Amino acid sequence: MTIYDISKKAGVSTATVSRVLNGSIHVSEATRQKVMAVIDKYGYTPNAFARGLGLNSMKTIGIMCADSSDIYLAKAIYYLEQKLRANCYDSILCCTGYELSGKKSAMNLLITKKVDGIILAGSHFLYQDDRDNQYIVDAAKQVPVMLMNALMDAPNVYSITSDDYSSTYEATKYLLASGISDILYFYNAVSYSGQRKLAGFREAMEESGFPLDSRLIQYYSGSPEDMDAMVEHLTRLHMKGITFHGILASDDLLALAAVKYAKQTGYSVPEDFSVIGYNNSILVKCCDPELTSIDNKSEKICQHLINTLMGVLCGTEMPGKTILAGELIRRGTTR
Amino acid sequence: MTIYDISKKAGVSTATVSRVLNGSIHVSEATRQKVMAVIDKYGYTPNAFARGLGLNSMKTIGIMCADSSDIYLAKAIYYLEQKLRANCYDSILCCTGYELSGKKSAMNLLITKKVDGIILAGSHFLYQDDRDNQYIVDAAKQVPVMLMNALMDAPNVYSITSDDYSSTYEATKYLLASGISDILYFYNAVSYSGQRKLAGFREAMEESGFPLDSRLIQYYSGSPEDMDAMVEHLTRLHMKGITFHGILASDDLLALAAVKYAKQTGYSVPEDFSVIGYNNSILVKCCDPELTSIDNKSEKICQHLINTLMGVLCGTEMPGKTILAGELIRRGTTR
DNA sequence: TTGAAAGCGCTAACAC
DNA sequence: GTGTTAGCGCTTTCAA
Repeated sequence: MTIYDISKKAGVSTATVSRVLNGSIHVSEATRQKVMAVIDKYGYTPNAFARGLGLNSMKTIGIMCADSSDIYLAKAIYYLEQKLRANCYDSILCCTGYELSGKKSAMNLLITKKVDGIILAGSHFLYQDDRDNQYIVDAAKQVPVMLMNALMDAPNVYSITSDDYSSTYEATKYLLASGISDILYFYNAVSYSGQRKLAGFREAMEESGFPLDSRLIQYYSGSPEDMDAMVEHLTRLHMKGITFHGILASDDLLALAAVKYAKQTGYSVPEDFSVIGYNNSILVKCCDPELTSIDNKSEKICQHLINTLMGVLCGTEMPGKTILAGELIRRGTTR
Repeated sequence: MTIYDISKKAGVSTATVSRVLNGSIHVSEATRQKVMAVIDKYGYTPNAFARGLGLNSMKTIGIMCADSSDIYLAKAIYYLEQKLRANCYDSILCCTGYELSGKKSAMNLLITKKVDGIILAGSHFLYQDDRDNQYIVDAAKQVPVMLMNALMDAPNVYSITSDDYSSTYEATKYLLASGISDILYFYNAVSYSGQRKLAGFREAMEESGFPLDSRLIQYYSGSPEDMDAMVEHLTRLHMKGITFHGILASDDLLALAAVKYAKQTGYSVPEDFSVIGYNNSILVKCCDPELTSIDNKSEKICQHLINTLMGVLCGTEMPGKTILAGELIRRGTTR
């Protein structure tokens, strides 16, 4: 069933059918009715490829993420998809993995598929070395590229991010104010936002006059699903005689591991030991006591991102950088 | 830059360029090199719409899920996407929500977009009333439809599911064998697999000669993210004087709530109270003690599903139903 | 308000 | 092994 069939059955030209299909004003009500009747009768739907060929767009946005099963990214993807659909856009999802090569090839693939824009969900897409970010700059020459939780300066690249620096800064100050000064920073990502978080911690510590002990900045390099390994990482530090009575973690799962460690070691939480997580994910409820965590306003970020993207696609001038404040949500693991 | 430009610059016909592009054998090595040189020089990539128009396929599979941020579905989507990509297929993701209308419109949208197949991830897509499943039957007239964790009889519909019935049956037997007979079944979904799980529980109880107490089959209807409400649901039962010393939950989050309830009520787990979850998700590690859970072999299901789909797309005859066994993973919440 | 017809960029059947 | 050309189904200008 094509537009030709419909036009024949309705006794009009294909142009008229096309006009009806696209809600053009320049069709008499009578013919519109006539055409619609035929369309409904045969359940005709236009061929998206043919339409795409002419319009050079299929109203589709590519979403890239390293791993869609990451609890935080999964939520973000959900929000993005919902809000895109509300704007009559589809999304093609690409899980790229954490390697640069996978990201490059996914990017090429999306451009080949003629998506109208690309969203990079998560800060893993930005590298220290500018040359490694060239793939983003190149892609932006073809379609707008949206960075979620990262910040970059390039034409046609738009960044929307949470203010991770200030969030960890505030959280650290909060721990310090509660009387804990031997705070361990526990992280597992050296991504852009990972660096900002760490910088916020460092600044708060230094500003408060506490000498930074490099042994209290711990990078966990194991699998993000292996909680036992995380706990063991901390236990090993304890064995070595490194002491700390608070942990600021770069995500909630690490924080859960921290709580587990504290309990195993004989501390009671939050009386002798405080823990703060990051993301304010569902995991905060899976902790006993419930986890204090930094809410980075994921949904708000996604909303801004989509609004910006829609603006760009309409040709409106849009801000290249948007930074939103996070919020510390206090629960049972801090006093 | 089109195939015409390339053909002109390379001094060959568009057909030859097309052949090179598609790796046809019928091109001399010399011309292949010549054409490739031009393609590389100008960084040309073929227009996917035009290709799709001719071939009537863009090598894309639609994935529908109610909520991609569901911890279990997120994992499944990740597996599906990876395995599709390995087979040179893209995926369009549609989060439909839990309403039938959302599912129908997503389905129509995917068909309009000419996907080559549709995957329904999760058992929420199947309804009790056959008329409500007509949208699946209709879609299957156009493209193969794959059901993940559901079972349905219809032409061009392929079901791949875990044997939920046997899994809960075995888990119940296991609890009974450990000396607990006042077992509460705690669930939150009346989906197809939800019913199978419940049926397995029922059968095991009846077979063992324990009268089924309907008060020990509890449906939680609140938000899947509101753990407090889940705990409260159980606490209320306890207040009413309904006693139980074991809980079999239809997913891990409910099971976590069950553990929380047990602790709050003064039971020690697993000495006086046992809990078994479902999905063997990352949440099992977030529990103290770690959660015994049924592993429904999500990755295996996804692998089978994609294999079946690829077979169907190649025109191979494929089994309409595949049922895979689950496995009870014993951890700290059972003795 | 409507119709005729020229693209859009690619593939594949057919001819050489 | 290579070229010619007719579609694929839709949109959109230009005429009427």
